[in-house]
Amino acid sequence: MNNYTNILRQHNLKATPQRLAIADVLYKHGHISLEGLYEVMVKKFNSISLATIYKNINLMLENSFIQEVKIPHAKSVYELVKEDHSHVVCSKCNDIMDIDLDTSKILNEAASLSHYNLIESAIIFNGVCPKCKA
Amino acid sequence: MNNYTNILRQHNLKATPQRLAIADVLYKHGHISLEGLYEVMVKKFNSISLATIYKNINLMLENSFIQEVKIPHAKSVYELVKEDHSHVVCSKCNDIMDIDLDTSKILNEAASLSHYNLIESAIIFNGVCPKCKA
DNA sequence: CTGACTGCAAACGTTTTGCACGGTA
DNA sequence: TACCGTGCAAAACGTTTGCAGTCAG
Repeated sequence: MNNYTNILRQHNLKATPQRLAIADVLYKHGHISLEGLYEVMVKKFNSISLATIYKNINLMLENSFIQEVKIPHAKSVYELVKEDHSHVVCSKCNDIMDIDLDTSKILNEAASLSHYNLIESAIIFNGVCPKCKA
Repeated sequence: MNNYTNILRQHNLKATPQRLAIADVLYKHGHISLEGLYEVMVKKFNSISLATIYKNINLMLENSFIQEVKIPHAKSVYELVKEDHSHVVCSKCNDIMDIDLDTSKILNEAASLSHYNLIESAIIFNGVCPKCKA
Protein backbone atom coordinates (compact mmCIF):
# COMPACT_ATOMS: atom_id res chain seq x y z
CA MET A 1 0.00 0.00 0.00
CA ASN A 2 1.41 3.31 -1.18
CA ASN A 3 1.39 6.35 1.02
CA TYR A 4 -0.15 9.16 -0.95
CA THR A 5 0.01 11.80 1.77
CA ASN A 6 2.90 13.71 0.27
CA ILE A 7 1.80 13.18 -3.31
CA LEU A 8 -1.61 14.63 -2.48
CA ARG A 9 0.06 17.63 -0.84
CA GLN A 10 2.22 18.18 -3.87
CA HIS A 11 -1.03 18.55 -5.78
CA ASN A 12 -2.41 21.10 -3.31
CA LEU A 13 -4.74 18.61 -1.71
CA LYS A 14 -4.95 17.97 2.00
CA ALA A 15 -4.44 14.34 2.90
CA THR A 16 -7.79 13.41 4.39
CA PRO A 17 -8.68 9.77 5.02
CA GLN A 18 -11.24 9.90 2.20
CA ARG A 19 -8.69 11.20 -0.30
CA LEU A 20 -6.07 8.69 0.74
CA ALA A 21 -8.67 5.98 0.21
CA ILE A 22 -9.60 7.32 -3.24
CA ALA A 23 -5.93 7.33 -4.22
CA ASP A 24 -5.55 3.78 -2.94
CA VAL A 25 -8.63 2.57 -4.81
CA LEU A 26 -7.40 4.16 -8.04
CA TYR A 27 -3.98 2.65 -7.55
CA LYS A 28 -5.41 -0.82 -6.99
CA HIS A 29 -8.13 -0.72 -9.65
CA GLY A 30 -6.18 1.20 -12.23
CA HIS A 31 -9.39 2.56 -13.77
CA ILE A 32 -12.75 3.03 -12.14
CA SER A 33 -16.00 4.81 -12.89
CA LEU A 34 -17.49 7.32 -10.50
CA GLU A 35 -20.24 4.97 -9.38
CA GLY A 36 -17.75 2.16 -8.99
CA LEU A 37 -15.58 4.38 -6.84
CA TYR A 38 -18.55 5.35 -4.71
CA GLU A 39 -19.51 1.72 -4.15
CA VAL A 40 -16.01 0.83 -3.04
CA MET A 41 -15.72 3.90 -0.85
CA VAL A 42 -19.00 3.22 0.95
CA LYS A 43 -17.50 -0.03 2.20
CA LYS A 44 -14.70 1.88 3.86
CA PHE A 45 -16.64 4.94 5.02
CA ASN A 46 -20.24 3.93 5.45
CA SER A 47 -21.44 7.49 5.78
CA ILE A 48 -19.47 8.95 2.89
CA SER A 49 -21.46 11.27 0.68
CA LEU A 50 -21.67 11.21 -3.09
CA ALA A 51 -21.04 14.94 -2.89
CA THR A 52 -17.66 14.24 -1.32
CA ILE A 53 -16.81 11.89 -4.16
CA TYR A 54 -17.77 14.49 -6.75
CA LYS A 55 -15.95 17.31 -4.98
CA ASN A 56 -12.79 15.27 -4.66
CA ILE A 57 -12.87 13.92 -8.19
CA ASN A 58 -13.27 17.45 -9.52
CA LEU A 59 -10.50 18.85 -7.33
CA MET A 60 -8.18 15.99 -8.22
CA LEU A 61 -8.87 16.56 -11.91
CA GLU A 62 -8.19 20.29 -11.60
CA ASN A 63 -4.94 19.60 -9.78
CA SER A 64 -3.83 16.93 -12.25
CA PHE A 65 -3.69 14.21 -9.64
CA ILE A 66 -6.11 12.10 -11.68
CA GLN A 67 -7.43 12.21 -15.23
CA GLU A 68 -10.59 11.16 -17.01
CA VAL A 69 -10.60 8.55 -19.78
CA LYS A 70 -13.58 8.94 -22.13
CA ILE A 71 -14.38 5.56 -23.58
CA PRO A 72 -16.57 5.21 -26.68
CA HIS A 73 -19.94 3.59 -25.92
CA ALA A 74 -19.19 3.41 -22.19
CA LYS A 75 -18.95 5.45 -19.04
CA SER A 76 -15.87 7.50 -18.33
CA VAL A 77 -13.31 6.11 -15.93
CA TYR A 78 -10.67 7.83 -13.82
CA GLU A 79 -7.04 6.96 -13.31
CA LEU A 80 -4.02 8.38 -11.52
CA VAL A 81 -1.94 10.66 -13.72
CA LYS A 82 1.19 8.87 -14.88
CA GLU A 83 3.37 8.66 -17.98
CA ASP A 84 1.51 8.98 -21.28
CA HIS A 85 -0.10 5.77 -22.40
CA SER A 86 -2.95 4.41 -24.48
CA HIS A 87 -5.87 2.18 -23.55
CA VAL A 88 -7.32 -1.10 -24.69
CA VAL A 89 -10.91 -1.90 -23.70
CA CYS A 90 -12.54 -5.32 -23.78
CA SER A 91 -16.03 -5.11 -25.25
CA LYS A 92 -17.12 -8.28 -23.42
CA CYS A 93 -15.97 -7.76 -19.83
CA ASN A 94 -15.16 -4.03 -20.02
CA ASP A 95 -11.67 -4.62 -18.69
CA ILE A 96 -9.28 -1.77 -19.41
CA MET A 97 -5.55 -2.18 -19.95
CA ASP A 98 -2.83 0.42 -20.28
CA ILE A 99 -0.36 0.03 -23.12
CA ASP A 100 2.77 1.95 -23.88
CA LEU A 101 2.72 2.62 -27.61
CA ASP A 102 5.19 4.48 -29.74
CA THR A 103 2.87 7.21 -30.96
CA SER A 104 5.50 9.39 -32.59
CA LYS A 105 5.02 8.04 -36.11
CA ILE A 106 1.26 8.33 -36.17
CA LEU A 107 1.45 11.74 -34.53
CA ASN A 108 3.77 12.93 -37.27
CA GLU A 109 1.46 11.48 -39.88
CA ALA A 110 -1.50 13.28 -38.33
CA ALA A 111 0.45 16.54 -38.11
CA SER A 112 1.43 16.51 -41.75
CA LEU A 113 -2.08 15.63 -42.89
CA SER A 114 -3.80 18.24 -40.74
CA HIS A 115 -1.15 20.97 -40.60
CA TYR A 116 -1.91 21.32 -36.91
CA ASN A 117 0.79 21.68 -34.26
CA LEU A 118 -0.09 18.54 -32.36
CA ILE A 119 0.51 18.28 -28.64
CA GLU A 120 -1.06 15.08 -27.43
CA SER A 121 -2.97 12.03 -28.53
CA ALA A 122 -5.78 10.03 -26.99
CA ILE A 123 -5.86 6.52 -28.38
CA ILE A 124 -8.35 3.88 -27.29
CA PHE A 125 -8.65 0.46 -28.86
CA ASN A 126 -11.61 -1.79 -28.61
CA GLY A 127 -11.55 -5.57 -28.81
CA VAL A 128 -11.73 -8.82 -26.92
CA CYS A 129 -9.35 -9.63 -24.09
CA PRO A 130 -7.51 -12.96 -23.78
CA LYS A 131 -9.82 -14.22 -21.01
CA CYS A 132 -12.98 -13.50 -23.00
CA LYS A 133 -11.59 -15.16 -26.12
CA ALA A 134 -11.79 -18.50 -24.28
CA MET B 1 -27.65 20.39 -50.58
CA ASN B 2 -27.85 16.63 -50.28
CA ASN B 3 -31.16 14.82 -50.21
CA TYR B 4 -31.12 12.55 -47.20
CA THR B 5 -34.65 11.17 -47.66
CA ASN B 6 -33.57 7.80 -48.96
CA ILE B 7 -30.52 7.56 -46.73
CA LEU B 8 -32.69 8.13 -43.68
CA ARG B 9 -35.11 5.45 -44.87
CA GLN B 10 -32.26 3.03 -45.35
CA HIS B 11 -31.55 3.54 -41.67
CA ASN B 12 -35.18 2.83 -40.68
CA LEU B 13 -35.91 6.46 -40.05
CA LYS B 14 -38.86 8.32 -41.53
CA ALA B 15 -37.83 11.40 -43.45
CA THR B 16 -39.46 14.15 -41.42
CA PRO B 17 -38.53 17.79 -42.02
CA GLN B 18 -36.78 17.88 -38.65
CA ARG B 19 -34.64 14.86 -39.46
CA LEU B 20 -33.76 16.13 -42.91
CA ALA B 21 -32.66 19.36 -41.28
CA ILE B 22 -30.55 17.53 -38.71
CA ALA B 23 -28.86 15.56 -41.48
CA ASP B 24 -28.23 18.76 -43.39
CA VAL B 25 -26.77 20.51 -40.34
CA LEU B 26 -24.47 17.59 -39.65
CA TYR B 27 -23.40 17.49 -43.26
CA LYS B 28 -22.59 21.20 -43.32
CA HIS B 29 -21.00 21.43 -39.88
CA GLY B 30 -19.23 18.10 -39.94
CA HIS B 31 -19.28 17.90 -36.15
CA ILE B 32 -21.67 19.55 -33.75
CA SER B 33 -22.60 19.27 -30.09
CA LEU B 34 -26.14 18.63 -28.99
CA GLU B 35 -26.65 22.17 -27.76
CA GLY B 36 -25.11 23.53 -30.93
CA LEU B 37 -27.47 21.44 -32.99
CA TYR B 38 -30.43 22.66 -30.96
CA GLU B 39 -29.45 26.29 -31.47
CA VAL B 40 -29.19 25.84 -35.21
CA MET B 41 -32.42 23.88 -35.39
CA VAL B 42 -34.40 26.49 -33.47
CA LYS B 43 -33.60 28.96 -36.23
CA LYS B 44 -35.28 26.65 -38.75
CA PHE B 45 -38.13 25.35 -36.59
CA ASN B 46 -38.86 27.93 -33.97
CA SER B 47 -41.08 25.61 -31.96
CA ILE B 48 -38.82 22.56 -32.08
CA SER B 49 -38.45 20.79 -28.76
CA LEU B 50 -35.23 19.70 -27.10
CA ALA B 51 -36.99 16.37 -26.61
CA THR B 52 -37.24 15.99 -30.36
CA ILE B 53 -33.52 16.62 -30.69
CA TYR B 54 -32.73 14.04 -28.04
CA LYS B 55 -35.12 11.45 -29.46
CA ASN B 56 -33.74 11.86 -32.94
CA ILE B 57 -30.11 11.84 -31.87
CA ASN B 58 -30.71 8.65 -29.93
CA LEU B 59 -32.58 6.97 -32.77
CA MET B 60 -29.96 8.03 -35.29
CA LEU B 61 -27.23 6.65 -33.04
CA GLU B 62 -29.08 3.33 -32.62
CA ASN B 63 -29.55 3.06 -36.36
CA SER B 64 -25.95 3.98 -37.16
CA PHE B 65 -26.88 7.03 -39.14
CA ILE B 66 -24.72 9.20 -36.87
CA GLN B 67 -22.06 8.53 -34.27
CA GLU B 68 -20.76 10.22 -31.17
CA VAL B 69 -17.20 11.50 -30.85
CA LYS B 70 -16.06 11.76 -27.23
CA ILE B 71 -13.44 14.47 -27.01
CA PRO B 72 -11.11 14.78 -24.01
CA HIS B 73 -11.79 17.90 -21.92
CA ALA B 74 -14.74 18.88 -24.11
CA LYS B 75 -18.33 18.07 -24.91
CA SER B 76 -19.17 15.22 -27.20
CA VAL B 77 -19.98 16.00 -30.81
CA TYR B 78 -21.97 14.08 -33.38
CA GLU B 79 -21.17 13.34 -37.01
CA LEU B 80 -22.66 11.40 -39.90
CA VAL B 81 -21.36 7.84 -40.11
CA LYS B 82 -18.80 7.53 -42.88
CA GLU B 83 -15.56 5.68 -43.55
CA ASP B 84 -13.33 5.18 -40.52
CA HIS B 85 -11.25 8.20 -39.69
CA SER B 86 -9.49 9.95 -36.85
CA HIS B 87 -9.93 13.42 -35.41
CA VAL B 88 -7.77 16.43 -34.74
CA VAL B 89 -9.07 19.04 -32.30
CA CYS B 90 -7.81 22.61 -31.94
CA SER B 91 -7.45 23.53 -28.29
CA LYS B 92 -7.80 27.25 -29.09
CA CYS B 93 -10.85 27.46 -31.36
CA ASN B 94 -12.23 23.94 -30.79
CA ASP B 95 -12.29 23.27 -34.50
CA ILE B 96 -12.43 19.59 -35.37
CA MET B 97 -10.93 18.06 -38.49
CA ASP B 98 -11.22 14.56 -39.88
CA ILE B 99 -8.04 12.84 -41.00
CA ASP B 100 -7.55 9.55 -42.77
CA LEU B 101 -4.68 7.83 -41.02
CA ASP B 102 -3.16 4.45 -41.68
CA THR B 103 -3.90 2.86 -38.33
CA SER B 104 -2.90 -0.70 -39.21
CA LYS B 105 0.61 -0.48 -37.84
CA ILE B 106 -0.31 1.00 -34.49
CA LEU B 107 -3.24 -1.38 -34.21
CA ASN B 108 -0.90 -4.32 -34.71
CA GLU B 109 1.47 -2.88 -32.16
CA ALA B 110 -1.37 -2.53 -29.66
CA ALA B 111 -2.60 -6.05 -30.36
CA SER B 112 0.77 -7.63 -29.76
CA LEU B 113 1.35 -5.64 -26.58
CA SER B 114 -2.08 -6.34 -25.13
CA HIS B 115 -2.85 -9.79 -26.56
CA TYR B 116 -6.36 -8.55 -27.27
CA ASN B 117 -8.18 -9.23 -30.53
CA LEU B 118 -8.57 -5.62 -31.55
CA ILE B 119 -11.52 -4.50 -33.63
CA GLU B 120 -11.45 -0.75 -33.81
CA SER B 121 -9.54 2.31 -32.71
CA ALA B 122 -10.59 5.76 -31.58
CA ILE B 123 -7.80 8.25 -32.09
CA ILE B 124 -8.08 11.92 -31.23
CA PHE B 125 -5.22 14.40 -31.44
CA ASN B 126 -5.07 17.70 -29.70
CA GLY B 127 -3.16 20.72 -30.86
CA VAL B 128 -3.31 24.13 -32.50
CA CYS B 129 -4.83 24.62 -35.94
CA PRO B 130 -3.14 26.64 -38.71
CA LYS B 131 -5.46 29.63 -38.21
CA CYS B 132 -4.80 29.83 -34.47
CA LYS B 133 -1.04 29.56 -34.95
CA ALA B 134 -1.14 33.01 -36.55
C1' DC C 1 -55.49 5.02 -42.85
C1' DT C 2 -52.12 3.59 -39.50
C1' DG C 3 -48.19 3.72 -37.11
C1' DA C 4 -44.53 6.76 -36.22
C1' DC C 5 -43.03 11.58 -34.99
C1' DT C 6 -43.49 16.06 -32.71
C1' DG C 7 -43.95 19.25 -28.91
C1' DC C 8 -45.20 20.05 -24.36
C1' DA C 9 -44.93 19.12 -19.53
C1' DA C 10 -43.64 16.27 -16.01
C1' DA C 11 -40.41 12.97 -14.21
C1' DC C 12 -35.97 11.22 -13.61
C1' DG C 13 -31.03 10.62 -12.63
C1' DT C 14 -26.79 12.94 -12.16
C1' DT C 15 -24.01 16.66 -10.57
C1' DT C 16 -23.50 20.90 -7.96
C1' DT C 17 -24.26 24.01 -4.20
C1' DG C 18 -24.93 25.97 0.65
C1' DC C 19 -24.39 25.30 5.17
C1' DA C 20 -23.13 23.55 9.86
C1' DC C 21 -19.92 20.58 11.85
C1' DG C 22 -15.47 18.35 12.21
C1' DG C 23 -10.57 17.55 11.06
C1' DT C 24 -5.90 18.76 9.01
C1' DA C 25 -1.86 21.33 9.20
C1' DT D 1 -6.52 28.17 15.78
C1' DA D 2 -7.77 28.96 11.11
C1' DC D 3 -8.98 27.14 7.19
C1' DC D 4 -10.28 23.39 4.42
C1' DG D 5 -13.02 19.12 3.91
C1' DT D 6 -17.10 16.34 4.97
C1' DG D 7 -21.92 15.05 4.97
C1' DC D 8 -26.54 16.27 4.53
C1' DA D 9 -30.27 18.36 2.14
C1' DA D 10 -31.78 21.14 -1.44
C1' DA D 11 -31.14 22.98 -5.89
C1' DA D 12 -29.71 22.89 -10.60
C1' DC D 13 -28.86 20.63 -14.68
C1' DG D 14 -29.22 17.41 -18.53
C1' DT D 15 -31.87 13.80 -20.36
C1' DT D 16 -35.93 10.80 -20.71
C1' DT D 17 -40.76 9.69 -20.62
C1' DG D 18 -45.94 9.95 -21.35
C1' DC D 19 -49.36 11.79 -23.81
C1' DA D 20 -52.35 14.16 -27.23
C1' DG D 21 -52.27 15.96 -31.62
C1' DT D 22 -50.08 15.65 -36.36
C1' DC D 23 -47.73 13.79 -40.31
C1' DA D 24 -45.21 10.48 -43.44
C1' DG D 25 -45.76 6.43 -46.05
